Amino acid sequence: MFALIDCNNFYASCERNFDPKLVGKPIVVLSNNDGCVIARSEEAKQLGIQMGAPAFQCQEQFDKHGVEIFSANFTLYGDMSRRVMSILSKYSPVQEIYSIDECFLDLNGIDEDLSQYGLKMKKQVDLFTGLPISVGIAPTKTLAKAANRIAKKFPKQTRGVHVIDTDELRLKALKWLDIGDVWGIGRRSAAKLHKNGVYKAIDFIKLPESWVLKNMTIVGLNLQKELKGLPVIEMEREEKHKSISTTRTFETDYHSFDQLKERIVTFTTLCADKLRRQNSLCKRMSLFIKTNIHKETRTQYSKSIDIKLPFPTSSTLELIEFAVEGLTSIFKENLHYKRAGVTLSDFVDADQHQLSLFFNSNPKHEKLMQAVDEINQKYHKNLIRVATTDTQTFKMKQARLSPCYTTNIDDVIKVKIG
DNA sequence: TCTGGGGTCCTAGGACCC
DNA sequence: TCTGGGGTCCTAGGACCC
Repeated sequence: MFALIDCNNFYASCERNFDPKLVGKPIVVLSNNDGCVIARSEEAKQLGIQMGAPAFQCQEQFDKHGVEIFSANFTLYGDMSRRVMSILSKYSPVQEIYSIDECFLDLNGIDEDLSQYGLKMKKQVDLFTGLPISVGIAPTKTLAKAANRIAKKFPKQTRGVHVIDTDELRLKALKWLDIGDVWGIGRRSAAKLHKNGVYKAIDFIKLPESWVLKNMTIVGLNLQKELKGLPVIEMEREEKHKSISTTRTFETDYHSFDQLKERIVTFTTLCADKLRRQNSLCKRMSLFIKTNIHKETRTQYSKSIDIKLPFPTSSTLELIEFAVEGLTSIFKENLHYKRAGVTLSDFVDADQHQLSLFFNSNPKHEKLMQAVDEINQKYHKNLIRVATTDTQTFKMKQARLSPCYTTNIDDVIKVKIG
C-alpha cells in the first residue's frame, strides 16, 4: 500500500499559521512580481478566485471581499515543508518527496490499521507545525492520489484520511472521479477522452489496452493499469535532481546586452550553488531569452541555446564563461526582453566522474568554490560573489512579503506582537 | 500599467554507426 | 534497371505535474 500525503492549501496555510488574525479570512498568495494567483485558502476558493488568474484582473474582487494578499515567500514555505516532510518520514522507511507540499510513503509492512495510522500522521503534523494535511492510502500511487482527493473533498466523513483497500471501494472511487482529475491526465488527454465518451475514471479502465497505447502512449497504459489496482509506478528513491533551473520574468523590460548578461550570470550562479549542494557536476547547460508575449504589437523574439560542455563542472566561474558565450550568440539588439532563464542538466556525481583526455575543469576551482560556499553559508548569502552579478539577486515586485518567521532572526524580531 | 517558476517523462525524426 | 537493415544517440517539442 502507498500513502499520498499533502498539505491543504499549503502556501495560504503557511501564511495563516503565523498570524491568527487570518483565521476564517480569504487569503491568496501571488507569484513572483506579484503577477498571478498561485495559492488560495478555502475561503478564497469559495469566492471563485481562479488558480493562475492575473492579480490585476482580480483586484476588484480582492477589495470587495477584503482578501488578504501575500507575495510568495518561498523561504518560509521551504522551511515549513522540511519540517512536515521530516515528521512524515518517521512513518515509513521509504519516503518520496514529490513536491514542496506532497510526499508518498511506502506502507508495506505496516501492521496497524491504516486508517488509524493516517489519522496519527495528521494529528502529529498538526501538533508540531499547525498545518492541515490530507492522507490518501491505496494499492497504487495513482489510486492513493485519488483517495487523497476524496479525503479532501469530504473532510467531515473521512476526517481527512481515506483508504481504498477493497475492490468495492476502488470502483466506487473511480465512478466518482472525473477523468480530468486523474493524476497524469491533463487538458489535452481529457479532451481526447471526452470525445470518446470517457467522462469518469471508471469509463477509462474499460477502454481496450490497444486503444490506450495507440492514443496515449505507454504513459496512458501505465495509468490504466494503476487505476485497475496493478502497481506500475514505483517509489522514486533518488533524491538528486536531474535538472536545475533558474528563470525569471523581469519587472521591467530590458534592452541592453549588459542588463541581460547580469541576469544570466546571476541565474547561472544560483543554479551552480544548487548543483554543488547536491554534489553533482553538469555536462550540459541551456539558456533562453524572450520578449513579452503579452505585448503582441511589438516584435516577438524567443531563442534558446543548448551548450554541451567540454567537461563536467560545477564551477560558477566556468559555467558563467559558457553562459556569456551562449548569450552572445543568441542576443539581438533593439528588443524589449521580459524573461530569461538558465538550466543545468546531464549530471554526474562529483566524486566519481570520468576525466576527459584533453579538457577538464580547472582543478583549482573545486577548492575555491568550496571556500566561497563555506564563507557565504557562515556569514551572508552573497558576501563573496562574481562582480558581474547584482547584489539584488531577485529584481522583483514583492509588495506584500511576509516575514521569514522560521529562518530569519531579524525578521522575527521585527514582527509586532499583538 | 499589471500575466510565475521548477520539474519529469515520452516520442519522432535526424544523424550517425557498422 | 536493380542501392539494406539494424542499431544508438541526440534533440526539439509536447504533455503533464505541483
